Amino acid sequence: MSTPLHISISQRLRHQIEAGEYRSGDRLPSEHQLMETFSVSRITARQAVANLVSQGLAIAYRGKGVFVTPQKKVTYSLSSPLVFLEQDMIRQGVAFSFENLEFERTVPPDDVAIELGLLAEGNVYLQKKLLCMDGVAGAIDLSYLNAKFGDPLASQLQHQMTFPTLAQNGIPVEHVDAIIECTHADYEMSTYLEVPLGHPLMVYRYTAHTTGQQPVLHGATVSRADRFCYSLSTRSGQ
Amino acid sequence: MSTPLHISISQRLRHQIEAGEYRSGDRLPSEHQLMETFSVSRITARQAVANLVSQGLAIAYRGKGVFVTPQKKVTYSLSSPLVFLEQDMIRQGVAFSFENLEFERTVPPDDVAIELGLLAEGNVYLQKKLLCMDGVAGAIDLSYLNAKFGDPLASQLQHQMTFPTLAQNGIPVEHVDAIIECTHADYEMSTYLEVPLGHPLMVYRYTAHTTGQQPVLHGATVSRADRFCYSLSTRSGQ
DNA sequence: ACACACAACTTGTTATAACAAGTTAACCTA
DNA sequence: TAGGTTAACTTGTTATAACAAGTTGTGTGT
Repeated sequence: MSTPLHISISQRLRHQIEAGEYRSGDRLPSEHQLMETFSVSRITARQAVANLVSQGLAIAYRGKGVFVTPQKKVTYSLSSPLVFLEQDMIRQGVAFSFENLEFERTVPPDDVAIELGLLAEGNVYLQKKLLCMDGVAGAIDLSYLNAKFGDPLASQLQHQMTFPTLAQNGIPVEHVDAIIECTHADYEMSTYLEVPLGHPLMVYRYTAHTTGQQPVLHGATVSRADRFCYSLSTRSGQ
Repeated sequence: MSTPLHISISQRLRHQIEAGEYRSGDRLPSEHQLMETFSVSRITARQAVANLVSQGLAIAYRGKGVFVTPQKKVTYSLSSPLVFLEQDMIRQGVAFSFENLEFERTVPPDDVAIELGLLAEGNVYLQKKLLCMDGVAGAIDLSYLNAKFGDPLASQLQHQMTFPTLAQNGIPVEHVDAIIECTHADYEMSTYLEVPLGHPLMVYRYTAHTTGQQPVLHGATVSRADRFCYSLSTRSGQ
C-alpha cells in the first residue's frame, strides 16, 4: 500500500512550510511548476495543493496563486469576569470592526422563542453582523434580542456590539450559557468568511441572561477556526 | 457569474438530505447514477460528492458507496461542578471505551515542562489514548502527567481515564485551565479518527491543577467535530 | 509619465480515458 | 446447500485536454 502521489507532494510542501522555507504570506509554486518539479499531471499537482488548502495551510486565489496562511489566532476568554469580545481583541493588539448585514424587528423562529422564553406574541431584533479583525472577515454573529429590551436601543445597536450596548443601558449581562462546537463552512459561510467549502468553523452558541435569570439575547457567533479560539477556566465546584 | 455545476448538484443533494429524503446511514446515488441523472462527467459528479464529504454531510468508502453521516453529538459540560468525560457520555446514553496507543515515562517536551512547572529533572507519563463512543473512534487524548503523581498509579492509568484515577487516589482536580479551538485533520489524525484530510477537529487543550494551584496534568483532547461539542456557563464575575 | 490594450501566466471547471483497490452479487462446483 | 471464484459494481488515483475567469507584466500611444 503505497502513498498516493498527491499526498507525498502535499506532505513535502507541508514540511517546507513547517521548516520555515515558506512563511506566512509567501507564494507557493504554481501548478505548472509543481508539475515540472515532481513530473506529475496537473490534476495531481492540483490535488496536492487542495490537500494543503483543506488543512488550512494555504489559500488559493484564481489568477494570483497559492499563499501560505497565517497561523495566528485571537483568544476570547470565557472565564469570569466576562469580557466583551472587542475588548479581548484590543488587548491582543487586533483592530476590531464590524459591518451590519441584517437588522430587523421580527417574529423569532420557534427555537429562539423557546430559548428566550417568549410567549406567542414576542418579537425580537434579528442582527447579523460581519466581524472583522484587522480589516479581515473573521466571524459572523447572528443574534436575536428580546424586543422588550431592544426597542429603546435600536439605533445604538447598529453602531456597536450588543453586549456593551446592553451594559451601557442598565441591562447587565449576569450570566451566559453556551455551547461550543466545530462545524464545516457551507456555501454561504464560505463566501462571507472567505474560506473553502467545508473549512472548519467554530460555533459559539449563547444565551445571555440579565437580572433574575431572564434570558435577553440568544445567538451564535460563527468564526473562522484559523482566527479564533476560546479560553476558559473551570472549577471542580465542591 | 453562474453557479458551477458541481456546486448545484451538491446543493441539490444537500437539500434532499436536509428534507429527510436521505437519512443518516442511507446510501447516496453512485457516481455513475449522478452522471446519468445530471448528464455530467464523472469528475463533476465526484466533485459534487467531495463537496458533501467536505461539509461533513456524507462519508465515502471505496467499493461500497457514499453514505449520509449521522449528526448527533455528545456534549461535554465544562461548567461547575466538573464532570468526567466518561460520566457525561454515560448520561447521554453513549457507550464509552478507550484503547491505549502509547504509555511511557519520559522526559517532557519544553512546552509541557513549562506548563507543568517542572524543573530540569522532571519526568512525565506520556499517555495517548484513542477514545471511542459506541465503539467508534471519536477522539485522541494525548496527555502528560507529572511523574511525581503518576509513579504510584502507572498500572491503573492503563485501565481507566486519568481524571478519575487521580480522584480515586486522593489527588483532587480542583481547577482546569483550557483553550478550545478548531483545527483541520492532518494525515495522521485523519487515519486515527477516520475522517477526510482537512476535516474539522476540536482541540481541548487543558492543564489540570490539584490543591495549592499545583499543575498535575497537561494535555489535549482532539476530537471529531461531528461527535463532540462543549457546553459551559459563565458569570459576569461582579 | 500615465493610461490602455494585449499577451502571458495562474487558478477554476469540465470533459474523456485508463488503471487500481475494494465490495458485493452472481454463478459454478462439490 | 455451502463455499469458492469471478464478474459487476463502486470509489480512488492519475493522465491528457480544452475552455473560463482572473491577475500581472509588457508594449504602445498620447
